[in-house]
Amino acid sequence: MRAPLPRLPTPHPSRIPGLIAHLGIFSRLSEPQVAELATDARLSHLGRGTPVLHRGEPLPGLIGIGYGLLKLAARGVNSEERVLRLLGAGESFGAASILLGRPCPVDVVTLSDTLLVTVPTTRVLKLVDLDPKFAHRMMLALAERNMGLLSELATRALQRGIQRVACYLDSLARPLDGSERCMATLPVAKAVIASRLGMKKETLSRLLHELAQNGLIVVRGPEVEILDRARLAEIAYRDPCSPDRQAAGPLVQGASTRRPPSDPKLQTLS
Amino acid sequence: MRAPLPRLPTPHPSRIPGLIAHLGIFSRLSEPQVAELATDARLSHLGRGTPVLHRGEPLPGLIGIGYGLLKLAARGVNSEERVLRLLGAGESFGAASILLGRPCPVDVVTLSDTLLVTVPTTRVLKLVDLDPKFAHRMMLALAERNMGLLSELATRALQRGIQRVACYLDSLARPLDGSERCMATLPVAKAVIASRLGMKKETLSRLLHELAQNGLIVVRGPEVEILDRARLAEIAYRDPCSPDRQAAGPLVQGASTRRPPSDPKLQTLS
DNA sequence: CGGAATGTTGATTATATTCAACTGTTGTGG
DNA sequence: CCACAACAGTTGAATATAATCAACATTCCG
Repeated sequence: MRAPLPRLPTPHPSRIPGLIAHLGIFSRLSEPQVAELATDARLSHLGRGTPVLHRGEPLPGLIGIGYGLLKLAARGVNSEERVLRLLGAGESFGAASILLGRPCPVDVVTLSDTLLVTVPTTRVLKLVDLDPKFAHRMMLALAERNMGLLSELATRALQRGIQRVACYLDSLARPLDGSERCMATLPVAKAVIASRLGMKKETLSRLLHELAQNGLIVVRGPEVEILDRARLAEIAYRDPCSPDRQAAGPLVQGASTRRPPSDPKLQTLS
Repeated sequence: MRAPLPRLPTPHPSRIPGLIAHLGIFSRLSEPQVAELATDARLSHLGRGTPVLHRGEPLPGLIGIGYGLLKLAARGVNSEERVLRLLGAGESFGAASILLGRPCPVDVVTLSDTLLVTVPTTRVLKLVDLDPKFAHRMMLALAERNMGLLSELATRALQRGIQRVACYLDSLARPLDGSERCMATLPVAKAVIASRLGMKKETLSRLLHELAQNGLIVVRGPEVEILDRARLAEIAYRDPCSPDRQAAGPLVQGASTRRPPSDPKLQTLS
């Protein structure tokens, strides 16, 4: 936390409809529908590290991101926190809570300069009631999050730290001009990513080091060069109990050859 | 797994509408609506330990439980599995998957003699399209599961094993005539409960023993007598890093006094 | 430059898993 | 009814995995 909490100048409100229309959850709405959502909507331009909501507070509405980054985190009784989700531009949160009239279940904090749009609860509920197509899309969005949360739980339960790291890097990989190599840029501080992956920053540091020592990646600050994506994916999806293929160092031990039936990849910023 | 997979005699199909109407998700439907859902629906009476679906298989429809118990579990590449959810009579699963047209994301197995009703996907989708009220309830049900999954993730991330055990016992506690004491009956085998709580059966055994040694509970097979519910809840919700209140043995170490802001209790059979 | 935030590294400790042996329970068939 | 096999649960020792604590290095910014 930081002391002064700078509330930055807010952009021109006339941009609200455009921002709303670019949120995934409000895409495909008609222009008048967007306009109606926009009548009440508020913009907030927040500096990095600003708390947006605390757990237990009432949600003013559905909150979308124009630009910037948010983290949603659960907090223990003292101060330990676990990042549950990272959100970027075009994404939103709070749908489930406002539909049920529940308070915010997580702490929400900006991770960079961020522009938020808040569409008041009543407008969203009205839209759900009046537009069956919107209600349907909302239902599908909730179902999608459901599947995502489920796979998150499964990932946590079944994968070791190093597998989650490998998985995450694989999900960030962008092809580089050179055929084999890829790049991955860590979108936020390593401590945040560590928390998102269910570990401490020290552990993440060690695991990245271990991957580097084995020639899979090269770490330069937030830029990670992926030298051997195939082998990285193999680690990510390997059965940690299967026998060694080649004694290749201290890198876990197993090396099964098949991918798992489903796709437990961590999503970028999800 | 067991070899013969007895497919037990199925009850009279005339009971299908009654069973459907008793499922939470289909409550409040009109009689003709239930009748229409029932036209295609199939009953299956399965013996204990019968696999219902494997991960990746297509879902025939929404599956509800007339009586019995199901476990939904994620499976690693080899054979290690983690129980994600336990379902009892009146509950159902598969809603999110069939809405999105996705295959079953988990392994489903009966834990006792169980009667299942399968309502075909097309009937459910049709109902969603034709009855806005049902669509709305479905949306709320998905939102509710969302919150549940989120709190599950938070629980896993922030609570120690012994806290999850204490929490679970607290959630099972039924008042006993004697004022202070309560009873909790473990609904399924300890190994299954352990997996549901994110640990191995050996660990659960040791943690129960530890609670017993400290005079909080008495374990007699699946029956757990809760001697001091207040202290149990204190363990469940305590900050594991706060200083000791009284050096009371090997039971974690902390003893903060307040409950957490929200309610991270594990639900019975959820 | 100085200072805060961020990241790394080593030593130690906490928590839970694994493996193995053993006990108790339950249901079944002789 | 008993013997037996399959299952369920317990316990101990060794091990794996990650957290914690502390010191230090690096980067980012004003």
